[in-house]
Amino acid sequence: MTDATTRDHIIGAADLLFYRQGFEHTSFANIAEAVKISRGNFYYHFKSKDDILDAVINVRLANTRSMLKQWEIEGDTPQERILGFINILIANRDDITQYGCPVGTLCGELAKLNHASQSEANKLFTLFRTWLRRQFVALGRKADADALAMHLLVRSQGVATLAAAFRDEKCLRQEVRSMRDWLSSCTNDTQDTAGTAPGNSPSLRTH
Amino acid sequence: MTDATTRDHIIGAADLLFYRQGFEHTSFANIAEAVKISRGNFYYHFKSKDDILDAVINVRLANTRSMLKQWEIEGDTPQERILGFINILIANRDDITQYGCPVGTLCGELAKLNHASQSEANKLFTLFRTWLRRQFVALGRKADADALAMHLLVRSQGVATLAAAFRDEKCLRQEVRSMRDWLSSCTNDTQDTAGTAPGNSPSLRTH
DNA sequence: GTCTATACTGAGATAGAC
DNA sequence: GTCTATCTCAGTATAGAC
Repeated sequence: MTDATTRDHIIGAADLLFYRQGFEHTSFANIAEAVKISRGNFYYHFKSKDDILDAVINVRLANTRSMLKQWEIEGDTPQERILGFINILIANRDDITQYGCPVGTLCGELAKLNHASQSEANKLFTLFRTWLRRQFVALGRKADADALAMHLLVRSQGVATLAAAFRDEKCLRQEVRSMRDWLSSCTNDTQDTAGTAPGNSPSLRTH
Repeated sequence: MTDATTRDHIIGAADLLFYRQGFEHTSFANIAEAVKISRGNFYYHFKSKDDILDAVINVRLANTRSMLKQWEIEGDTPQERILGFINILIANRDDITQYGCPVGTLCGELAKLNHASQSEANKLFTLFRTWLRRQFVALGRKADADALAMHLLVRSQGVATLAAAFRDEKCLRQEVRSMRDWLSSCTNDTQDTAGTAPGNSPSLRTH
């Protein structure tokens, strides 16, 4: 009970700090101050810093899964559900313009550290990718569903990186508008499964 | 002379290591080993690690400027020049799928560290942004030139992030193809400066 | 101009009292 | 379950010999 909540507090504080400061740059002292416990006390709950990271990733995975489930329920059509994905960029604009995307920045950092938990963190990306792919399949774009899903991920990652660098909410909103337009044009396309035509742009047309 | 080359060696090694391992994660010991000099010897050339970072950023800025100049010379048309930009993703695909974009990952890390050199590093982005904007203006897209430039930056940043996370060259190539198609459709557009029409997508149409 | 030796700091981690 | 004290180690930085 008390154990569970303290543990949860640690995970929560670590989650936030890893996002804002990065994993490596966050020390036990930082987390301790946030949770108001002593440094030595960590090791009752976690046996290393990497252990905390794993716990944080697991919490993020669980949260992401339930968020995707929620969108599935709330959106009546695949378009609406994908729109739900696009809209998180706006909903989280303040955090994103300051700290970037929590998924992208974590995966990026772990890649440079060559950290053992890289593949776990990447599952966050895979969750979105798989979910989006499913929506595009439902949209009748079975042949290029994965490419379309990746395209949306690419744009959300890219805009998060640049909005954070320039601390600019405007460019974020601009790209989101463009993404919405793109989604509409995807929907209206009668291109469906014929998208596997040869050539430079086999399936993922930007129009 | 000897001073200049030793200094340059340090900067070169630091540049590479900052890219591959990240700035914070790279220690003097790492650089010292690469350059084959003793650790204490750094402080003859630089008075701190931050000083090395500044030197690295300056070198990158200079390299970027001369690269952009080169593209300006080599490309006969704005399209060809922009294509030059897109093609670096392919030319550097091995590095990108391993370590991401050198500009994006550095700016991202410095943002989390809240580092004093953030704004210097961001100038790298601005160089590309301004250069691309100029090309789009030359393409007759004066009204939405900046949005188009940002769109290309967004996509290159995003694909670098995802290609690095998934260690997947295929998705990189796929998005690059799509970017080339998008560029062609930009070129063929007769939309020109009338792009400021109202609505959700004032100027940056994805088709 | 390059080296060695060393001081100083902060981080992760452990032991053991309460 | 939480604390304090302490250890080890790596990283930054300095001093001074050569």
